[in-house]
Amino acid sequence: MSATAKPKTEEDKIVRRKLSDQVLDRLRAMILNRELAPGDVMPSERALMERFGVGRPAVREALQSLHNSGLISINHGERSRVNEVSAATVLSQSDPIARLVLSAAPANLEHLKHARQMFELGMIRVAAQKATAADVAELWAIHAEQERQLGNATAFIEADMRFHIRLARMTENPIIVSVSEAMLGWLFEYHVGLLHWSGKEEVTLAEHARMIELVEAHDVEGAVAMMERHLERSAGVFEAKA
Amino acid sequence: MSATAKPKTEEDKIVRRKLSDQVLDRLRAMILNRELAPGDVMPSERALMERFGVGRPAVREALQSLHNSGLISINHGERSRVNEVSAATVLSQSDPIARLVLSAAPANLEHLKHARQMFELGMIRVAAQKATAADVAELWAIHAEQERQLGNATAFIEADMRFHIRLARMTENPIIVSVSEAMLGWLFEYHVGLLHWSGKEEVTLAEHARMIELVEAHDVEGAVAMMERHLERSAGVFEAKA
DNA sequence: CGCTATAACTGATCATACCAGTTGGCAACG
DNA sequence: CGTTGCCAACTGGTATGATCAGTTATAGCG
Repeated sequence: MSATAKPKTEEDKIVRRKLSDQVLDRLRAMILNRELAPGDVMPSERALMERFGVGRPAVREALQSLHNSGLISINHGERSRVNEVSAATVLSQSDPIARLVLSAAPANLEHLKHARQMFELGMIRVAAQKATAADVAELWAIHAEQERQLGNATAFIEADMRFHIRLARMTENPIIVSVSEAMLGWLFEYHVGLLHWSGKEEVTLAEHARMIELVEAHDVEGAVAMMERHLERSAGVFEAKA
Repeated sequence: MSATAKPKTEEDKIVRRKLSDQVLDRLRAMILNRELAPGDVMPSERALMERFGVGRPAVREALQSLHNSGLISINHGERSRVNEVSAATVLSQSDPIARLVLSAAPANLEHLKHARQMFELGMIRVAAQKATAADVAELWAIHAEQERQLGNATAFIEADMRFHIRLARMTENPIIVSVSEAMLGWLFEYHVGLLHWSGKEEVTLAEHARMIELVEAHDVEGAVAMMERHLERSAGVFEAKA
């Protein structure tokens, strides 16, 4: 075997980067440097093509990549606009692939439930510490709304999700809020059968009510324990679709 | 005003989906249905173009989108291959945007540190419950390795990361492992200054050692408390780059 | 002065050609 | 006969140019 190709040591390999990737880097740098401010428009494809001295496909691929990274919005006819990015952007971008992963490997659904359990436990701890009167009032409002939806299964679950998201918001941490929303959204997919939920709505409501009381009293350990029981009990609710 | 354009009600809007998006959906469905199994090759661009009756750009954009979603690998000259996806795929895909978000808004770094703190607290709880002799042995090995790197700051921190990732692995939950790896990787970016770490290495090592002992004894509450102190103390280590 | 139709943008798609890698087979050479 | 090296036929990457389809702004008409 001669030493021509496939050098084990990855040293001398010439960069060989795709043109569109270089364009992408330049554009990303421009966005990061605020040269292209969020909310304003980008140069047209034809302008960029001339500016960088590359063909239109290269520019186009780079813009398309930025688009499905969520960094810019592209609308037919208008100029593209730069978006402002946040934690929510990152998660919403990975949403379709996440769904695919969950669909492909049912075991991952169990892992996600487990991870969410851990996450929610940490969350309620912070929430119980930081709870304000306004927080508690809104929690009660959501609770009342959920009670009203006792007949409508979908609306009931949606109110349930709002309850947990409102708890997340009490951490005053947008990353935690976004992660919470994303996880609930993914789990909701496997939720629609509702087979395992029916009949336990009153228990859920009672547990939520108790949790609000504990949070209001800043009883951190009590709230954590309550949440742990709540999640443990409702673990069976999320099941793989038939 | 005639009823021609801009119907406030979003009902009659014709789908007007981009061609490449439809191609993308078809391909994604084919992957999900295992019609295209992970590990094997995809039809060539020209074949797909003829199969779907669209131009090459449409096919190309779809493939490109799948590529930077991490679902397929594209190499110049060879046929594209389908990847197997996992939780790690999802996170590695959102990595560059996550870095950009962190760079753009320093406040998010604080939020990430906070979220990680919560996450790690939940993790150590599960780890302390599930700890096996082999787990503990490996933790000690990593600890020894970290001790050897006392002079080399970068290697020291890398060993530190390995320690925490090994703890994550004890949950036997790949999602948790991947999230842990991703978070540490992001924080590591703001770590390289090392200004605030120097001089505290021994404390870190002592805390790690104590944590291993607690985990080995399955002292859940003790391990959680130890981790809380550990993270609280080292919170200042991650600072915005100068 | 206000409305409307058109011109001039924009991105979306296509067709075609050519460049640049990889692969595999075939032929010439040892 | 085996090996080597070259070349043809794939593959994806890029460029060009044209055309379609939306949006926007402007100029002209009522």
